[in-house]
Parts: sequence; C-alpha cells; structure tokens
Amino acid sequence: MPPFDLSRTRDTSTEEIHPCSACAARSLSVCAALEPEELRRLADLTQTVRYESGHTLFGEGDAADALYNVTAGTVKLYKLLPDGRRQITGFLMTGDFLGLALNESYAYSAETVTDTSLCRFPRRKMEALLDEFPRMQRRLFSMASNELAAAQDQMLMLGRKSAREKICSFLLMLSQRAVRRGFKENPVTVPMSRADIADYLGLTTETVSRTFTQLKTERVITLLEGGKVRLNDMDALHDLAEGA
Amino acid sequence: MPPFDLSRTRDTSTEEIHPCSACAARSLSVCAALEPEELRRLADLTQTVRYESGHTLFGEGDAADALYNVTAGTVKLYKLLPDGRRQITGFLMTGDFLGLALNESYAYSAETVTDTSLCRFPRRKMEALLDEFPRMQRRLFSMASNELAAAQDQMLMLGRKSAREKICSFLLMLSQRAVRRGFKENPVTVPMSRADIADYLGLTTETVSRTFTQLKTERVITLLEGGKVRLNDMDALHDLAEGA
DNA sequence: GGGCCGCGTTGACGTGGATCAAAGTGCCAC
DNA sequence: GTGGCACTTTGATCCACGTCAACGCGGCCC
Repeated sequence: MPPFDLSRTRDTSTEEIHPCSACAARSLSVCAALEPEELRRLADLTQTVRYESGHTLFGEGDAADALYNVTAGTVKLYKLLPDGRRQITGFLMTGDFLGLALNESYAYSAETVTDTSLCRFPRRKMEALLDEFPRMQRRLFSMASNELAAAQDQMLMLGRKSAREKICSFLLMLSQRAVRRGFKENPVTVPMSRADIADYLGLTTETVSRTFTQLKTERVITLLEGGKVRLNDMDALHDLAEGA
Repeated sequence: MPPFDLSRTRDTSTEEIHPCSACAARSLSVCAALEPEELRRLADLTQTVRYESGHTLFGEGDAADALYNVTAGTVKLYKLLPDGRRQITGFLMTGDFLGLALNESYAYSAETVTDTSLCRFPRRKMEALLDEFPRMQRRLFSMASNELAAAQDQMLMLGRKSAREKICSFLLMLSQRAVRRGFKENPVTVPMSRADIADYLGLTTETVSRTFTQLKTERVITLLEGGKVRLNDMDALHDLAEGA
C-alpha cells in the first residue's frame, strides 16, 4: 500500500542506545521491575524496529517467532472470518506488550495503526531468558492476567452494551490508558479510523459516525481537529458507558 | 436458593485419597506434566470441594483467595452491568482451571451450572509453590495463553457473528471440548439453561430457543431428551458457524 | 389431586443498528 | 487549479433480533 518505507531508512542509532530501557513507559512494559542484570540480558536480544502506519507485523497463523513491546505509536490486533468480517480484539499503545500467547503460531494478525516503533524480542531467545529468570516469567504472567481481565471487559461490552454505551466505553478506555501512560490531558487522541473503531466495537462505520455526532450534539463530547476528542463530563460519560 | 446443601455432607474421603491426581482429566488440568515431587507438594495444599448446581463460588470484586481446578461438572464465569445485564465469559468443565488472573480480587463471578466438584488451592500457598517450581508457573502461563486465545475467538463471535452462527459455534465448541476430555459421543450434552446460553452468546433466551428449533427443522441438529443435542452434519455445522 | 413456579417455546410486534446510497471533505499528484 | 482517492458524514430504508405476552410442560409442595 505505502509507496515506499520511510521508516526503515530512518537512523535510530543515536536515539536508542539501550533499546529496552528506552521503552517510553518503562513502568508498563515488560522491563518493569527487572533487576539490572535481567535488563541487560534483555537488551542484548532486543532489536528496535520502526514501521509506518498500515504495516502488517504478522498474520493469523504465521509462525510466532517474535514478541514485541510497543514504544511509540498504536498497533491493532484482529481476527478475520472467512468472508472478511473483522473483529479487532485490542489496540496496543506505548508500553503494551505483543505476543503474550506463547504458542507456535499467532492466533491473530497485528498491523500498525500509526507510525510505530517497537522493541522486538526473538522468541527462542526470549524463552531461554524466561527459563533463566523466573521473575521475568512472572512479570509476563501478570501481564497476561491483565489482558485476560481486559478481554472479559470487552466481551461484556460486545455482548451486552448498546452502540452508545460502546462508544462511551471506548472513549473512556482511551482516556484511562492515556492517563496510565502519563498523559493527563483531556482531549483524548483517537488515532484510529472509524472503520477500526467499528471493528473493535462490533458496529459499522456509519453507526460509529452517527453516535459520535449524536454525543457531540448533546455536548457530551467535542470533536477537535487532529483526531482529538474532548470529554466534557467524565462522570456523565462513565454513566453512559454502563447504562446507569 | 437451594433449601439445604447436600453436597457438603457427602463423604468424599474414600473416593479421593490423593485429590490432585484424581483430577479427572489430568492431561488438561494444572497437574499435567508435573514431576512427582511437584505433584505431591500440590496435593498437600489441595482441598476437594463439592457444590450443587446454582452455588456461587465467588463474586466479582471478592478477595481472590483461591484457585480451582474443575474435576467434575460445569461452572460459569460472568460479569454484570449495574442494571443487571449479564455476560457469561466462559464455561469451565472437567479439567479447566479457574482463577488464572492472579490479582488481588476476582474480576468476575463464578457459579456452578451443575453439581460440581473441584480441587481448591489456597492462593498464598499456591503462589509460594509457583515461586519454588518455575515449571508450574510456566504451565499456568501456558494455560493463560490458551484462555487468551479463546477469549479472542469469543470476541470475534460476539462482535461479528449472527445469532445462527453463534449457536452453531457454541455447539461446535461443546463438541470439541467433549472430545478433548475424551468423550467422543456425538450427542453433545448441553448442561446449561437457555438463559445461560443467551448470556454467553449475547442473545436473548427467545432468540436462542427460536434458533435451536430452526436448526432442528432444517435437520442440522436433533434435540434429544436430557439436554442432549445430536449434531447431524459436523461439516455443515462448521460452515454455518463461520458464514461460509 | 391442584396450584405454583421455573423453564422453554411460540407468536405478534417494535426497534436499534445494518444496509444501501449519495454527498461532503481533505489530501496528494499532476 | 483539477482530478482522484480514501475517509467521513448524513439520509432513507430494511431486517435480525429484542421485547412483550401467552401458553405448555414438568417438578415439587401442600
């Protein structure tokens, strides 16, 4: 799709001397709470990669030969039905980890939503490291637990919430994740397209668009330029997200 | 709800001398592939418990003080919205493990669907054991990975499949799980109520009922007594489950 | 027995969100 | 500038599934 790949030619050698400790949100990433020795060993096998938006990291069924930690940008994970229907199972942002399901092949596809940089860990070496350092494995396990909890929340959303509740939940999630990454600013950045949002929420682009304008009309949110959304009343939004 | 609790008074001392190794589907359970020493230590902290159908094991937000391995029966996990809407996030059957998300409190509720027996592992002791035996932790991690993959499948189902596709997917899942537990018989046992199925698939009981009779009319399935369902054409069912 | 209750089925009807269609907007190439 | 393209918005219509309501059936208690 993209005519050429700018990202690959960019010189990153000066910006990331020690790739893993450069993970922007270290407290969130796999590097969190590791001993210096563990961190050094992890850095040894780390490759940093950069892709522009729309790049496919891997597809469902591909051999799972690497794990990633997102250090900048947004990545979407999705599954497809044979006829092309798509369900986005999650968006990964700075600090998020990709490839927790340590199976032989990926159970989903991953594609960049924006220009993205990642730390890449070859799987074999990573597994060896996990065997050596149980603390790291424990860390990954705890991350998997959190993902499991998030997956359950999303099931509740997909199965039982209305379109309006889904959109409000989605905006709140973006807001909360921004806060956790240390960005407290209220106008939330929504880097993904309407189609991506629709496929994440189990809706169509038309419904997503309509619901946004509806919420805008009711002054619950304000749509700003650059894909930003101001949440005018967090409490109201929270109620709207759960049908209270 | 139940007038009295038969199960608690039943004498299990003779049937399960070594509780963990008695896990019916050991190859599936947490005990799988453990060394004798690990197994013995695990057995030391195992309690076996039995509950009749409709018993609440724990509720969302309760302090997470135990993990369980289902040894017989069926358990449902669910989350609720403030107004009572419910999403069942999974059914656990013989061999399945409960409480993988090792957080301070449970993120969901768990309730027995049928009479159920379980191995109960106090959380603190279990964590200590995991620290001692990284192999066990690895085993749990791998189970969590599988759950994550299952959760993604369910998201795809909830977000993108029609009622008919959901029902077919559901029946196929029951069938596959029965096979994995060693029961090859085709008439699948469906132990849960229409309401439970509906809350699992993001539908209403009426739609579930109608879809069943519709599939019955088309000779895709046959409804048998005792909550059993014969799948008349597995290939057709597989196609129906994915809109092929 | 009779009444009640929980569960499942069926029917009639309503509606939220999908579908189909078209127009608006911004961006890039030329 | 003009054209093309991808994305978004808006409108009109449709329909799959929800809602509301009635009824059937089996189990259990009195």
